[in-house]
Amino acid sequence: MEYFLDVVLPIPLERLFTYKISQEEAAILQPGMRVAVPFGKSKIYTALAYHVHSNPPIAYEAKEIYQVLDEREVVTQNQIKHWEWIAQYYMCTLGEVVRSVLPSAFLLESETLILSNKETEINEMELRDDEFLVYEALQHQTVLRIAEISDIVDKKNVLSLINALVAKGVVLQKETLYEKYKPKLIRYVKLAAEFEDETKLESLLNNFTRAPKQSQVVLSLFQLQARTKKPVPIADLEKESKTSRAIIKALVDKGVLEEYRIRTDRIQYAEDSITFKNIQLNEYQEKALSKVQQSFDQKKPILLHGVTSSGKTEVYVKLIQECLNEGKQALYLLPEIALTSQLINRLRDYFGNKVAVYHSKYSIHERVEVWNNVLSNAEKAQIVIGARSALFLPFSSLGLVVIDEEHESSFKQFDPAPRYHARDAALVLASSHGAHTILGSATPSIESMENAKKGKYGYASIDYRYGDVLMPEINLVDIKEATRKKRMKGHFSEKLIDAISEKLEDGEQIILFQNRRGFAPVVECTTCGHVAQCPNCDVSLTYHQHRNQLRCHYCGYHMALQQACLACGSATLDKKGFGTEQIQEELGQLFPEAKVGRMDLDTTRGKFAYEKIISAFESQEMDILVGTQMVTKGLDFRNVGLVGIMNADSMLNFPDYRAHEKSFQMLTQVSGRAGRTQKRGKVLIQTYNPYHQILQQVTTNNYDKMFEEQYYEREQFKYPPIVRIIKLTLKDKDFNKLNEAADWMATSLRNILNHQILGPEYPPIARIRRAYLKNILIKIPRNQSLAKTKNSIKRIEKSFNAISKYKSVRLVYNVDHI
DNA sequence: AGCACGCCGACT
DNA sequence: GTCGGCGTGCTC
Repeated sequence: MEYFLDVVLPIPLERLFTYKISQEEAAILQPGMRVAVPFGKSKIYTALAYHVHSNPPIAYEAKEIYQVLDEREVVTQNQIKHWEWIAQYYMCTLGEVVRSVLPSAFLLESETLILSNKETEINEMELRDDEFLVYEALQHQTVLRIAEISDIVDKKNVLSLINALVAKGVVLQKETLYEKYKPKLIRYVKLAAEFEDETKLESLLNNFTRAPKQSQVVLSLFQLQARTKKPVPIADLEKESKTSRAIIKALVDKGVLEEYRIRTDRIQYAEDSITFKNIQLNEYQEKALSKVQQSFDQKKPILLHGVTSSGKTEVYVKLIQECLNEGKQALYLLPEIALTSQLINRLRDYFGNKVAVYHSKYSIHERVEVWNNVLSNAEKAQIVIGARSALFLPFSSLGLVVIDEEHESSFKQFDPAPRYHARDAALVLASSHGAHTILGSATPSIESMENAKKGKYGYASIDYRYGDVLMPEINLVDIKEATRKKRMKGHFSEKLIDAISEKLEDGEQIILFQNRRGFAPVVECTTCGHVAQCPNCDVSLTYHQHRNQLRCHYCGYHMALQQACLACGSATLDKKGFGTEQIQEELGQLFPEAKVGRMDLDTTRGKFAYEKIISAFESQEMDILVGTQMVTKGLDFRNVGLVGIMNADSMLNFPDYRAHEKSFQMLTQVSGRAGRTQKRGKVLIQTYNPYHQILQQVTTNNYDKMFEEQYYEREQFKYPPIVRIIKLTLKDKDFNKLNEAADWMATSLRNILNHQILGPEYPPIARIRRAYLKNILIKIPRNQSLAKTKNSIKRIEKSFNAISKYKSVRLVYNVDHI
């Protein structure tokens, strides 16, 4: 009997691929294990075993797999089901899901190595110059990697060169798989067994008279062993004995010491912090908690609507405790993990080492370790706190999912497929595990609130801040008026300046919020009005002071700032607009004594950059923190007396149906940073339009009114949650071809679907990375089948692809596009 | 996604 | 005349 294996390859292809396997392999292979398979001409890929069977493929001869990579599954059946749901719902392939959710260290790839061919006689005269260079290099080195050959001949494309060398018999090619994940090993030493004998030890110590350093090392080793009763790492011994590695190595070489290695976890926490604090809820939290539990009893998700600083986290902690008591795993999802070290520390206070963290700033090795810990249901991964990708971990018995700040749009993945919404995908995941779900926010999304109002979710609210702290006092500053009366200094109104001085005098801290990084800090020529444009995208280049560069936010293109205008040559360049950098600079002039920090994408690049800024602000090394959206998110600073919003209008006027909802959320969230202790905090919002209804709703903290108005508007104009939206983006380098293709597509959709189709329309940025873009929006009424619509769209895509001139046009689907 | 095959412009 | 650009098709 022949055996075959269907596998998922981590590439954007719809179908599974079938390989031949031996009977032994068939016996051990389980779905969810990884296998290495040859694919295409020469490459070896990592694929996920999906199904073992005995039906030979009809149309082709199956290749044999290269190797089984795992002894047991690394992906559970439950995960595969969930991923299939994601692929189906978000209109991408299972391979794309696998590619983006498996830690990249799990996806081995082969590398082509070039060896010299000893079999053939080489006539050096027959080699061309670059061929000779490679030939010569192989006389000294046994193997060369493709990149090394690239370096040697100084060309980027060396494939044809290698093929020529292979044809001439000069070199051989070999594919090697390499394991990307390497366990971290710590080197330890112990005394060689031979010296456990007292007399031998004595004679050894006596022989050290001429080697005082070595003697010191051995004595230090005894001391360390006596003190810790644990294996002694070489690093510790080196420190304790105040000697060098060389001395220890000499002893190892002599056979006095023995070196050994132990595998360790990369992620370790100080063990002594486990206090398992017990938690006391106030009456409002208690009330909310009992509502949550009622909802859980009815197997319904619950929306917890608690004002900023109301103590939602304590409620979560209670629920997590209950979940752990039942022996189940808990998942705590956050929109952006990197800025939540504060929360992680708080959870560690309650749960100690049971808390694992998973997010994109972790290295690939660390991610594999968390993955394996979750897979084995290890003690140290009972609670996983993470960004959206954490919901793809191999949970075996999930009991609770917490989705904190559920309104955050960063839960929706934008660019590479799968373009999933982590909140919605988490709800599906939870229900497949029979787990409870709690969604928390101070400003719930319209969708979730609608679900709560319709009874699909339970609803609980906390309307008072923890510790009876007052809600901040929010005031609007009319900067149109202030500008007219010349009461502005740069971007600061007099009122804001006064408030800042007052708080500085009181020794309180200030947060200034400037929406959108690099809000048009363009460099404009004052003579001819020329603004430098990105050569690849339809945007102006923005100016970045710290590197004195002009940069494109879409493709990463950058150039040094020119001294003279590129169009007319005059030197009258003016830096316009204002981003966080400029606010920081103006503050320097207005308040020369104040220490000002900045938090935005540029200042938070490195792994610990956030933590540094946050802890510097926390320990009051800074007086004023200027930041973008990041400062709105869940930071809990005790001493902030004032929050200033530099300009609320750029958000409100954003051309998007969610602009008002988002503005309300952002302003409410950032206001919530003010006054988290007894003193009432103050918030100043600078705006050209103080009568805007959203600003009124923010100042009066009137969520209900905001919801009502926004919901009404969505009903009027047919936007989510009244309808579902699929955004279809077409991309092509040829402008005319794109337009024609987009029209064809829109017409077909209109003819076949019974739904409202908008567009095609150019997006605000109509060209990115040299490709022109056009969007078509498909609105699907709630009561109609999404699956059927998707099938129809897929059929239309098939006919589209059959038109040869549209072959180069790329289609991107974005389901539930935000 | 990669990678090979195949057809047209700028250079040794 | 070739080298190498990327459009097109295929991968078990």
